Amino acid sequence: MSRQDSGTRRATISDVAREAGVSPSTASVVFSGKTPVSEATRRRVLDAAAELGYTGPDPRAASLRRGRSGIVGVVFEEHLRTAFLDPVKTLMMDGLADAVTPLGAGLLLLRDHEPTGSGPSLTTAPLDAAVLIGCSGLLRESLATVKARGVPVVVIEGDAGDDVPRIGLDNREAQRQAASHLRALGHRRVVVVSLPARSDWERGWLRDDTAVAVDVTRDRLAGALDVFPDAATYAAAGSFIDEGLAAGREIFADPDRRPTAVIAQSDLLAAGVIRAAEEAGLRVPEDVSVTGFDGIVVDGLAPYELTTLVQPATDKGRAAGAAVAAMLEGEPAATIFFTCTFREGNTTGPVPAAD
Amino acid sequence: MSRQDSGTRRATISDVAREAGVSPSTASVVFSGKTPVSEATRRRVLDAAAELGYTGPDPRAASLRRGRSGIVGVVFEEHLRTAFLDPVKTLMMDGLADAVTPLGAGLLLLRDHEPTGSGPSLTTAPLDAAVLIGCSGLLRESLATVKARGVPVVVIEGDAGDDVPRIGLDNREAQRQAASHLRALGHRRVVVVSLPARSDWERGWLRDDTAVAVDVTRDRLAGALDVFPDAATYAAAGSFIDEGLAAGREIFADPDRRPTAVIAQSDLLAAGVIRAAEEAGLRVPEDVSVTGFDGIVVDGLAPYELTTLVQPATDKGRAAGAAVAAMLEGEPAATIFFTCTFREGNTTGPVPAAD
DNA sequence: GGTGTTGCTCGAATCGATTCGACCCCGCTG
DNA sequence: CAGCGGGGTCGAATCGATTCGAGCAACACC
Repeated sequence: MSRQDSGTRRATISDVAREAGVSPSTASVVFSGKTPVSEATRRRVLDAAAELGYTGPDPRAASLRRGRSGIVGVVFEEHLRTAFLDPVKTLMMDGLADAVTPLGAGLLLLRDHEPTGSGPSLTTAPLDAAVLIGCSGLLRESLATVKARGVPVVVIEGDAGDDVPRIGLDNREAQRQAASHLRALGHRRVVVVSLPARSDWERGWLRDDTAVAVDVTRDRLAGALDVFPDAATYAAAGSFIDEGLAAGREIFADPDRRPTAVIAQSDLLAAGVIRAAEEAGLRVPEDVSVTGFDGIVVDGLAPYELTTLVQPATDKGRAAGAAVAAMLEGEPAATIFFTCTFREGNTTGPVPAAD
Repeated sequence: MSRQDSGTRRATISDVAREAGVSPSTASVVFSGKTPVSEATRRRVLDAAAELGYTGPDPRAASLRRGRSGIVGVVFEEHLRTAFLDPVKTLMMDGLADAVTPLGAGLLLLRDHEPTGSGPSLTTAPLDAAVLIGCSGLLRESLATVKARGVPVVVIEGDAGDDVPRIGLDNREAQRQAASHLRALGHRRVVVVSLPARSDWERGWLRDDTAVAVDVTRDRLAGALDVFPDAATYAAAGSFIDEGLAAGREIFADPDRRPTAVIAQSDLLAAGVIRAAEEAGLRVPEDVSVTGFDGIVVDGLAPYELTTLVQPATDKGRAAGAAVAAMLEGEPAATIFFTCTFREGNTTGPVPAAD
């Protein structure tokens, strides 16, 4: 039987080889299966391994030699907790995991900007490839790091230059579609509730459109402004119902300046805005229309059904995984843009007559 | 400036050392800072590194030598997608990430049982430690693997033997508390809707209590049976609202055999059961009482407020991280049990008089 | 019997960095 | 002036496995 030998050094493949009376190379081959081995030798090695309590090659050593660690880093620009809370990210992760597993790779969760300074960073983690999610300025910094290290990288939702494959969305187009829908319904006084404008953003009115450093925010905003050039924008501090609520309260505070429609850049924000509208005694969509973005299921929003843009989140993750796979094979990975589908719910309606 | 040299082999620390005219050891020390280095040398090395486009030591090589990879594996017993969907797991992950980051470690997502067979497993990933979440039979298998490899391991919600530190919950106690609450309200005909009994479980009535291989399920069930020894159990196939719904439909199908109370082993299941009750034309809690477990926020459940047991999910994660930290330091990590808090909502009430 | 395959097995180099003891030079002290 | 201490550098061993070409035995075929 195997002995624990907890005091002693772990057995190495050389130990096993010696015990089995073969060379280390042969022993290695028994485990990797890269070369045919006679059944007898195989047995001897396996038995020796069992005897010594050897459980297979040390991944660290193996990855050094092979130059592959089987680890794909997923870089978030925010705290992991908030990433998990975002249904879109969750779906993307899922798609990504799907696509990456067959490669024999695992997903390592990484933060863009480690607060402690001691965390595992892009520089210290043994990555085969990296997937950057989001688009803050910090991300651009990470990108430089990763590229310098020569690690293949894919960016989801963010512009990283032409040499980096990118998984994107037709944000501007899609948002314009929703805005046009509102315009067709007669709306003219519209406010946009946007995602954060910068990574360190505190919620508030956006004075200067050019201050938007986050790609998604900028693109969606551009789409809205294409249709409503004069729309004011209130930028939230994150994609949460609570943030939408806070934004909505501010927006609906002054009865004289109330918009007849609100374009929210995410479904969660939209849900919060709707809640704020209810608080303010406004009916949706009779008094105010609200559009979202993402097409996720927002629990607790019933009986409302958001008018929103449905994005293929899981597919985005899967595509990123495929891109990683390609790059790992040495093939170039293409940039892919997905398109959103406009879905009309019951949160938008004709502009109120009283307007 | 740095040159890309994309065709050439990546520069190594030896290259840098040569370029700087120092020994590899000195160059290494410049990057690790383990030993004082004169400012002049430091400059020369850094300049040489910049010149060669060297971005720091290769993590693979470093981890081989140091014996540390800075990676903590988190092993789920299910598909990642379902793990992310479970609010309790999400919270745990969050706590875990919190506790593990200061160690300079990252979280590697791993599945217990890779379907493709080629995925990264406990055997092939360079782990410093592992956290096993859940408690299926498969998990026990993984546990053996990990222990054989000599990787420190912590188990959350599952029994792994005395030599493995464990983060647990007073499941039985807590569930008994909820059951007692129902009993005090006069309920006698009670059905339990349980979490899966085994990892490959299909939903259905549980004929044999001893068939339960999952620790959490077993413990909570025991707590319920302590109070209602004759209660029937319908085991779901996962902790989802839909599963609760399916279970509820089955349970409420036959008017003659309807229970007056349902003990669900998770809040999500409870939410589904409530929905099923509504479908069946039953009012909660007037016609049927329902209890949950977890104390999470179930969106869309309003106006119901579950009578449930609130568990400190984030703390569990954090505790697991702390245990990992301790073991990495070579100190023994203690098993910790957290306790749930009973919270009475509006989904339980006196047994209906008609009974 | 000679020669060409086929099928395993072995040696030795290599992956890239870290570490530890030895060593050297310089300044300070007695 | 000799001895001592210490900051800074260097050499060489080591971490554990993989890989590839060479070597070798057995077998088959002519």
